[in-house]
Amino acid sequence: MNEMPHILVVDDHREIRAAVTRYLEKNGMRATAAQDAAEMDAKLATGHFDLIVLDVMMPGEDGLSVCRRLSGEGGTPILMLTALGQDTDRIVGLEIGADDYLPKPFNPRELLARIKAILRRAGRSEPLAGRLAGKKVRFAQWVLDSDRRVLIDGTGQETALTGADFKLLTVLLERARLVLSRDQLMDLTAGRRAPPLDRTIDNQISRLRRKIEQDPMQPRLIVTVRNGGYSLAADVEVTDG
Amino acid sequence: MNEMPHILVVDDHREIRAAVTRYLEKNGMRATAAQDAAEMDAKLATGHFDLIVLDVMMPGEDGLSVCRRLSGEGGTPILMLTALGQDTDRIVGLEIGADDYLPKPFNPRELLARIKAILRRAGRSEPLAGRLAGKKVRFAQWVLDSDRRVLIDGTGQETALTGADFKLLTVLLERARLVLSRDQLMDLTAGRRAPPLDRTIDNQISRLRRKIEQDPMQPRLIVTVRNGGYSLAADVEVTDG
DNA sequence: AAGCAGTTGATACATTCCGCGACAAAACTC
DNA sequence: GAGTTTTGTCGCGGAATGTATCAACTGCTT
Repeated sequence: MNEMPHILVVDDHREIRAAVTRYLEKNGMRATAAQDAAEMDAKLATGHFDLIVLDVMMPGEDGLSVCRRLSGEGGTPILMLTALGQDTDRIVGLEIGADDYLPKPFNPRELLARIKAILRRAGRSEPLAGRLAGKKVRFAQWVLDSDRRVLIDGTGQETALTGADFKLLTVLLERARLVLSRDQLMDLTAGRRAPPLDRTIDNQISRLRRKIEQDPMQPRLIVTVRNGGYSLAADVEVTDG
Repeated sequence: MNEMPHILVVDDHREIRAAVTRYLEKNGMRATAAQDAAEMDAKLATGHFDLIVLDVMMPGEDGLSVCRRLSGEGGTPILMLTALGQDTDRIVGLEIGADDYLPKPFNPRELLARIKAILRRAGRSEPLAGRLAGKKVRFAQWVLDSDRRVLIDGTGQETALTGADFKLLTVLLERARLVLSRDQLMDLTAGRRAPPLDRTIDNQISRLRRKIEQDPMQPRLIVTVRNGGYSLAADVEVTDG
């Protein structure tokens, strides 16, 4: 993780908000606070967050409702804060789509550990403006200049990428060696769900291969996993501009 | 996930093992039990698991140690079971690489919810070649380039492998000289259970032999163990790209 | 507006892969 | 050596994948 993760803390108690944000910031993270669901929505609309720390008990729309709403969108991971002993709440929370919960009162060190655990597992929540923005990415014989959206080979020769090429390649690079299904790729590149029998991703892969593979007939960088999807088979190294 | 997730339950108490596996199986999962670290290793070597439920307190190698060891390989997610009130243990566990913990005694329904949460988070994104990813593997007269999924012999001649060839060979190489049953191979290569009388693995072995054996009529590399399965009979040496 | 170039998604077709069933061959039992 | 079980492998066909081609769309230029 080259960037500081950005955490949104939603709680109606001023002291808790302040304490938590301060603690997170002391420990290498960005933290932003919101005092209720409405303020949370406003912050979410205008920025990117890697995780939401969400109090269950709040005036207005409560935590469970928020959780249900957000997890439907499949977006940001959620860590719920529950009142002590509310066994039901926390189980329901997990079933609804929270990624974890922590009973209040909690140990700040434990909160931090849990946040890190979720971020480590989630690994994936950044829209590509994040990790690779403005960076050069070296993989196989190529260097991707993600500012200019251009590929450069060893001899300095440049290959132009279209928007879709670039997005797909970026998604693959950020998840090198993982097998990504067509659905996941569709979701990550276009933000939409693929109808059954859709061949859009195959097409896009084919086009990308034509540009980056030495021999597109025998792809070595983007390998096909039958019944699985595609996978980028190379080590990637991210360097600053 | 078109398949039931497979959970490995590691605990030294017979009743807990039995209760947990039974509960998981009632709720749409496959579950396998191990009573200590050694048995766990054996199961891990011969089967595929989506998650490990791991007791901290065990005779022999303890949970924390196991956790540290496994999470280094970046492999299977871990849910740790801790004794009540062992605040330190659980925090350390999370920091070491467990994905979650649950204090004993626990509510089975909560265990299930947590397992589901982890599986959902982890998704099905798996590395294609496990710990051989990006490595070159030398065995007998061959070198397997696991990035390109190609076999190279002493003269530089290349032999292409299909997805199934490659997966099967990788599984065998990672467990050289172990005898693997057809069921285990099916599980490890395809992640599914073989119906009785299924000959899929035999076919796959046959196809692979045609590619890697000097004389496919008298196989030396992949030997048949009657009533047992198959075994790779060669020393393997893994080197970096 | 109209024309144009470039990009993207859809459709159609060719190709490859691999699961399955069938039968042959081999190994083992008695 | 006959019968039984286990393994080897052939060929088929459904399904998954690769990609050529075309249509729709976008953004520019004139």
